[in-house]
Amino acid sequence: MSNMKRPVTLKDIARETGVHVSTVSRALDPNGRSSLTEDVVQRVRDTAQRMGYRPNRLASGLRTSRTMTVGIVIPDITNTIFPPILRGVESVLEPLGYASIIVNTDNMVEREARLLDVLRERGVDGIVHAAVPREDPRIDEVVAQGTPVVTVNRRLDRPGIPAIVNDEAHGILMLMQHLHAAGHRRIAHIAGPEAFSTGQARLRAFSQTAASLGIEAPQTATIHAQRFHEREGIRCTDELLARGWPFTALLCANDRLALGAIQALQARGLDCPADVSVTGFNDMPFLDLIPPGLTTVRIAQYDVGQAAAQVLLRMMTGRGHEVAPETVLPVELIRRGTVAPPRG
Amino acid sequence: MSNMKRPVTLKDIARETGVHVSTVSRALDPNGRSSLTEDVVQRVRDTAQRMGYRPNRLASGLRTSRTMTVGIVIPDITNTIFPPILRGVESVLEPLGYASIIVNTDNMVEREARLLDVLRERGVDGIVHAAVPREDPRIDEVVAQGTPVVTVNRRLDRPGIPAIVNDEAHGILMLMQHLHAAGHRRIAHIAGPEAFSTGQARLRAFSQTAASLGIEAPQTATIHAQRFHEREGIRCTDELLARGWPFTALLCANDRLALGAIQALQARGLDCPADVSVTGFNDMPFLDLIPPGLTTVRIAQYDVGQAAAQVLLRMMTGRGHEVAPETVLPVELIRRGTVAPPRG
DNA sequence: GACGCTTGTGCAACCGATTGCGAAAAAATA
DNA sequence: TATTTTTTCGCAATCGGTTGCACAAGCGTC
Repeated sequence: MSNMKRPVTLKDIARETGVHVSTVSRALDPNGRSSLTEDVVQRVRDTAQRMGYRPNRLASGLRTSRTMTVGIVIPDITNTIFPPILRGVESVLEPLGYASIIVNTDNMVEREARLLDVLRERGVDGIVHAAVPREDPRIDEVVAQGTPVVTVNRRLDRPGIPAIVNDEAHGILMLMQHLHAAGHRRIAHIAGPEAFSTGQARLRAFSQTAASLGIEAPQTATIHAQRFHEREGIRCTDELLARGWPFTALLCANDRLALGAIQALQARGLDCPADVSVTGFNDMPFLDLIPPGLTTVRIAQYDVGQAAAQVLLRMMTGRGHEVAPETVLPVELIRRGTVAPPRG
Repeated sequence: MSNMKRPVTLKDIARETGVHVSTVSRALDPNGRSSLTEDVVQRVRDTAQRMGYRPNRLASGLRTSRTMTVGIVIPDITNTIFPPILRGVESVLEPLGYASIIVNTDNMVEREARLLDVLRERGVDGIVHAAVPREDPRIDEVVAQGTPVVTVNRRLDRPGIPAIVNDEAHGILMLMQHLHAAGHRRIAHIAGPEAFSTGQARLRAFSQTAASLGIEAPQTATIHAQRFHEREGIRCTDELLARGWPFTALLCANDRLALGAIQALQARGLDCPADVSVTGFNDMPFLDLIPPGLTTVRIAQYDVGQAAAQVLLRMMTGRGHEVAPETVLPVELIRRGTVAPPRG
């Protein structure tokens, strides 16, 4: 406890090898950008290795303003769709020496603002933002500071920030076609929060697809959830049932709303799928084990993370001009047990 | 893109208020440890506020070697028991200004070693280690460096590093009593990896409890999983069945092994719980939704994280003498559908 | 009014690594 | 061998805060 081994610095290596600290710095530069005698380089590298040298990222970051850390902003890590995204991001960034600081906004704007400051203080080289609302003035400040930002899953309304998103429209289209093919003509929709692009995009896709399929979708057929949460799924389902519009299928903006919806139906003695078919979105982990098996749309969580990291990497290394303003990843329809032909 | 707004520094505030940069630093020190005119302090704080000053953690960390960041080492963030632990840690550390760097070891020793270096380079003030193997020489190096470490869920064999663990023995005891009360006398055990304290502790508790209940538990009744994973649960169950020892219940070292076990049983046409009762450990999220409902032991994931953070906090602020060498958190038996009386 | 003491602020070194610049040494050329 | 050119490496400033020390002003006291 008392005698802690001080970490070895460039100065230590310089003293050991008898060269100047700046020479050591250059010899250890992996980019080998300077002209040093091969002999000196070897000697320095050897002793660095032998002494167990590890660069002080704080110091180098302070000098170069490149900290080799990225910030990852997510709504809530306990939401199971985010861990795979994180692993996707790390799979490309970690091998390159980046570490990541992860923060949870809980979808609260004040928290998001504060956490962005936290990341700024740490001098992150870039930010992967998986919790961005459609309007977010704070993002501009961050970008104006010179910190690249890429949004994941969600996107801003206005252009300017690269986004990696899923093909919401196609996912909803496939779900609706699937329901339509099963015979459903009166489909209700629990839409996600209006503040997020996912909620909005899926709602719009719902309306458009309904129109193109020639299905009636009156005002009372859709209701907005305040959050992507089971409890909201329950509340919205209760509300929909109370409205009295006789729907035979319920398209939910995501899996958690759908799980809540099924629960609410059961509580009323309605069976899914016998009485009402239900669909979700995301295909979160373990969903396949929960009966009767939610029919949903699978998003490529890991791939989304990877794509985001690759885009961010380009932006961080000055190749920002190469990045597409929007990357749309394909989705897949997963048919399980919650969709069946309507009664009668 | 071209004209980025440079972040405001102490120097800027100094220029603005007409005092020296060191005075600004002191005025902004929340501990108010210096004797400054109230007037100056106010003026400095006001302009700092007005200019949107945010301290550069790299710079202050470099000087003081306190970075206000902690490292969190976990096996795999996609394992659903870890996110709640993380939130628990953050719930106490984040309000105090700490940020956390999370790394995944995938239970690989080389990765763990490398990732500990990553954290060291970043100068983390402390480490919450939720992926520690029973023997880990690397930990000593970290501690010798002056970085406090607390282990979570798992612990080292030798003492010296504070650990926050669950009451494995009591959990296993409750499960065994529950099975015994249901009439089971031949109970098999899929033990966790020997390299981790959880696997070992649960196995030992299994043996001891079996003895105290007067239940036979021959060698062939237990098998070791290589990893805490569904696939291993399947493999081990197949192996146990192949051995021919006629068990009526299967105590699994954790939920994932149990999930695999149930799957393996079903594949053989055996019903759980009619033919074989199965139990897990951890009570991971969403487990309650998966039929027939795994009977398991709930660990206080969030609380474990909080406790770890509180202990680490004491160690980081020089009150390390106040911390208990081991904190054992209570567990709870969760009875669901996978336990029933044996056939006949 | 001179002396000592307290109080408030500035000065400058420092943390560890990076990098432009210049000087010394080595190599090339005359 | 003298001179020019190139290569190799050291010097010192810098990034943004922090902090021990010194100095100056303010105050009280005899």
